[in-house]
Amino acid sequence: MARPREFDTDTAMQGAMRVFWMKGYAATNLPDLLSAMGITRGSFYKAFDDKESVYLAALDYYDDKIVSTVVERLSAGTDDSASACLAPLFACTGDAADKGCFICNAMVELAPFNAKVAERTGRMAERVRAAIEDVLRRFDIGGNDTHRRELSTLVLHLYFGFHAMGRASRVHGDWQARLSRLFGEAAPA
Amino acid sequence: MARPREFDTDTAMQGAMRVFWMKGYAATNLPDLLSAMGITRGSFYKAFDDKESVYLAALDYYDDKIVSTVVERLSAGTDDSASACLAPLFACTGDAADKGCFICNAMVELAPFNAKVAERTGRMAERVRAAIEDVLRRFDIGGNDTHRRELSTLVLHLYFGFHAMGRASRVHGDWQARLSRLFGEAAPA
DNA sequence: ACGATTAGGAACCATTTGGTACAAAACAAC
DNA sequence: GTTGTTTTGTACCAAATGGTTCCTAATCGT
Repeated sequence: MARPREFDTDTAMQGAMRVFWMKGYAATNLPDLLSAMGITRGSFYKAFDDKESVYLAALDYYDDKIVSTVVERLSAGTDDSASACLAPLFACTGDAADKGCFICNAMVELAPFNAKVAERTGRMAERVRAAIEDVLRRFDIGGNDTHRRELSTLVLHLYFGFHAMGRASRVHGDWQARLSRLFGEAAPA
Repeated sequence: MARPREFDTDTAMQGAMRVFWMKGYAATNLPDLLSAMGITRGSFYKAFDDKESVYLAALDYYDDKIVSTVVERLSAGTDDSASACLAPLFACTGDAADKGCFICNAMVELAPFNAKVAERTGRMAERVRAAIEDVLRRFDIGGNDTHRRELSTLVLHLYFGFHAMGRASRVHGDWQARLSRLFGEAAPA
């Protein structure tokens, strides 16, 4: 061992995730990335390979921190309706407020051209879909397993489209009322 | 008058639309764009302003050609169910097969940073939503106007999410069955 | 204390970027 | 055919890009 690293890898990765999440891969140049990570070129290329590998690591970080949190919230939801339990998917607070969904952004920008991105985003999307399916199962929505799976895919698409539009306008309308009717729940007060 | 233009503006714009639609704005460099348009630098900068203005023109071209066609098909649909009438939105043939939806792509990549892109994509999305609403009205789906508007927004988000995911994988599942159940239609044969 | 080892930062590099300048070429008017 | 006008293609440019080098400084093991 010798001189220890001055920056915190986790903090730097969080910055990388944020900037790639907001601006995308191509529009993020190295100075942008470095200042978001709080380090300089030297440290960057000592600790990481290149821009692309950090992007992939940022996707993994998103999976580990954001997707995992959402999935846990979905499976731990104690609300009395499925639409309420799915709220974490449509919450527009914190990072998601202006950045949308990193999975969706990466799918749209890079998945057709980068197999690693396609694989990661596909895997994360499946995690989210499975979590949605679990919520539907808890509330016995969708009838049989086949239909429930289809319905969970529908909600997943809804989730992506919701956040894609959110990047263009901050007007989302009443998503919970829409979901509530979709599930045939009694109208909330 | 003098030397006439050798290239066809409409053909060139179609090429520009295709390449921006597929690769996005930042990932399309000038050589890519020029070869897609079938012209060289000289002609390009004589006939157009710069890369960004051509991107905006490509969005307008998409509005004029693709969105208009879809909207017309939606309003002229003679199928016997709403889900069948909405098929043009979820057709994965031709350009849409691998490129997804240009509105969605532009919203995700540029709308947060470019007001003109945000305005155009917002306007196109509203055209599509209104056309969906019309289909729902024709089949008397959604109950009252308020709910129908919410439901049309839901289908619009579904449409965006569907094509966002389509850029990562070509597996879409049975979208019509999902819509059919969503609308409470009798199960198709 | 000191050598080994590693982080940090600035200068540097080749390539690519979007955009311009300009001369040759192709037409219309006469 | 001459002239005037506009298009086209190529050569060119400055700036920005991602990435490397290299030197200094900091910290560890002994």
